[in-house]
Amino acid sequence: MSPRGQERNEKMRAIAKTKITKAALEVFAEYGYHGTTIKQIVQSSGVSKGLVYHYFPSKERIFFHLIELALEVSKKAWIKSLDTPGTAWQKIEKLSQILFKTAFTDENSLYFVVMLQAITQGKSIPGLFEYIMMHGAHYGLLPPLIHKAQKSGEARQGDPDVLSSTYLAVFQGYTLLLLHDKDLHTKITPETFTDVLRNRGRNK
Amino acid sequence: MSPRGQERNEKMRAIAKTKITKAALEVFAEYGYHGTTIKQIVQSSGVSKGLVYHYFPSKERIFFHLIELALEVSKKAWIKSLDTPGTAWQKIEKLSQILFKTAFTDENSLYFVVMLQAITQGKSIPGLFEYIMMHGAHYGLLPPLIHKAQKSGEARQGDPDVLSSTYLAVFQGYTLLLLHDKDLHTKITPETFTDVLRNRGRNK
DNA sequence: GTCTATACACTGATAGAC
DNA sequence: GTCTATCAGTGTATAGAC
Repeated sequence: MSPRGQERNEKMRAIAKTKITKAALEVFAEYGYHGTTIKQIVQSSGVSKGLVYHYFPSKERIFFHLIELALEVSKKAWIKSLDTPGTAWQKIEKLSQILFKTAFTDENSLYFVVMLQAITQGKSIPGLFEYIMMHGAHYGLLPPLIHKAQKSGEARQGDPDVLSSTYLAVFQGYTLLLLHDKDLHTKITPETFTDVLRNRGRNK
Repeated sequence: MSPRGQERNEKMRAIAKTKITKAALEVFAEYGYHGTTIKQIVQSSGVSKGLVYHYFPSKERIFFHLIELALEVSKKAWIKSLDTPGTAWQKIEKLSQILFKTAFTDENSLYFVVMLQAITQGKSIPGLFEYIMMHGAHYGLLPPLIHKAQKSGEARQGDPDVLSSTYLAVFQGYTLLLLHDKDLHTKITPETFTDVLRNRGRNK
């Protein structure tokens, strides 16, 4: 009944969809949502326009798909760090290491750039902001961790929510700087992030 | 010869151009360069399409004009801080205060958002990045200041260039966070920025 | 012959420009 | 207000596996 082997068929689908997704990631990361045209994705992926619309119903859904993947990559990094055995402070150190590696040196780094694009242009894409808020809940895991590390004296004093925001600000700020300084990652280390939260005072 | 008093004429020009610039600032800050249409600027400013093109040759030049103003606002804040009498550390503290006030509470805060838009979408606007690099030289004033404050023991140890980047990253990162958390500025203070550079260790 | 991945010319809408 | 280019999205045809 099936005209082609179902297995082979699935493989073809996966390959084509991956091609499109990969090309879209590169183009969206560079030009932003509105700055990207379907034509660019078509040319960058090497497939036809018809095929793009065969796999995705609209430009908007392609972007949403990338944001979905980006949130997965981010979430995975966070969960992996927090699953590390050890103290709260060790988990924070692990988080810095994994975020540094994933966002600045990995093949996945473009996902973090696309997230930046979503944050700065999200207002003109209906539902995007709500989507990110819903699926980005893992950011909320940091404040309690900071609170714990404060009690053990390893984290510096201050409102854990503010410190968490500052930590995220440094991370996102560096992702921004990376856009125009491609070897920034050779100048900084995971410690650059961790240091923001570290208790360097005398009351250890 | 002049059908209208020249003075009155100049005034009209200034008013119209200000109207357009102000509206453009708001729309570009919210939707980004590509996400903004001339129609939006026209409707937001209340002037006619023709008038917009009377004062600006293209959408691109409107954006460049805003970036020009944004760099001026930023430069003014930096120069004002560094002209403060006092030690290097006191100048850094002043810089944090002025940046906080200007970027988070001022009417000028939108200029910092537009700069973010320029950074994330600049690759698709020819010449923009070079323009920012040329006119944003005042950022280079921070590392020597940090170096001085390290010698007096007030700034923490570390490569001044990296510390300067981290300072800018925190600042830009918070500008990003502000996009979706309108009363973020009530939770943080200028100290949040200064703290990144402060020597909190025992070897004062 | 049937099914599905793929191609591409086309359309209507809307953008920037003047 | 009008013009023209280009955008997102579609309708239809083809190629090839079974």
